[in-house]
Amino acid sequence: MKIQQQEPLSKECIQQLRAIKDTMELLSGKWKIQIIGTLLRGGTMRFMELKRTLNGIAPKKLSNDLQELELNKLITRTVKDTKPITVEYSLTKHGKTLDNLIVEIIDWGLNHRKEIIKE
Amino acid sequence: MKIQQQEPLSKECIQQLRAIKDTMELLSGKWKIQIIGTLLRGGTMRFMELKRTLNGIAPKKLSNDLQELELNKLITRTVKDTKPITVEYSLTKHGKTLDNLIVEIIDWGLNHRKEIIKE
DNA sequence: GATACTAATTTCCTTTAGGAAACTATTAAA
DNA sequence: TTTAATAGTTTCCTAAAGGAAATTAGTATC
Repeated sequence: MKIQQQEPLSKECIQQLRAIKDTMELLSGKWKIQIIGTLLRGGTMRFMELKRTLNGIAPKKLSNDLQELELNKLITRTVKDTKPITVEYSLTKHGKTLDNLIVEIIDWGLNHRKEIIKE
Repeated sequence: MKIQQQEPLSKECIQQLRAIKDTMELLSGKWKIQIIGTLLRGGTMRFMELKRTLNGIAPKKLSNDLQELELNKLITRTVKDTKPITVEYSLTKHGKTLDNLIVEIIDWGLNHRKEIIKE
């Protein structure tokens, strides 16, 4: 019987798997990419503006996702001294670097749909 | 008071949101990208080879994910008439088109980690 | 004084993802 | 005949994601 050796993964490979995990944890879920995409297109936006544009999101979810994106330095949150108070969200420079990736995700998805439907 | 009008999303925008959803549903989860990445690097592989390489995956999960990837025409499944039977999995031409996207996901993740750690 | 706007938070609930362990069925080697 | 390999399936369980509705709290308009 041939004993199957499990050769340990290279350091580089482990780093790459971690990079995939990092990216996917940030982008997974129903709303995160939509929030980023909306801010990419709309620039600076308020909480209620985002809520209206992201048709159907629950305020709890929007609040949670925004906090998580802020923690990861993808967006900034600014409280304005207006009455009633308004809070402005916009992408950081780092957040804007997701643009290319999102475009690739869209392109692949469009092509995939053609591929699945055709035969 | 200003009534906020909810202008309906353009047809193009709806298509793009659907494309994001399509791609992310395929790639989300703990194992799918790892399975695709493994097959990109390893070429044709058997069930147990995949299971051993994807250190820690439960056979149920591997089986389920492979079925889903096959349904979406990203991989092919071939039963070999050996004793005991072996089943070979490999990426389709369409499945291989995920290469660029995965590379982008890795690159962004590597850069993101630098960005978060630095300050 | 009642209602509505701002931006959330809290509570409760359902659905989905995924892991652990046992089991099926066939074949071959010790 | 016991053990181990092939490729799964089945059952049971926990944790996480996410939705619905109510609540908070300050301000402003009717």
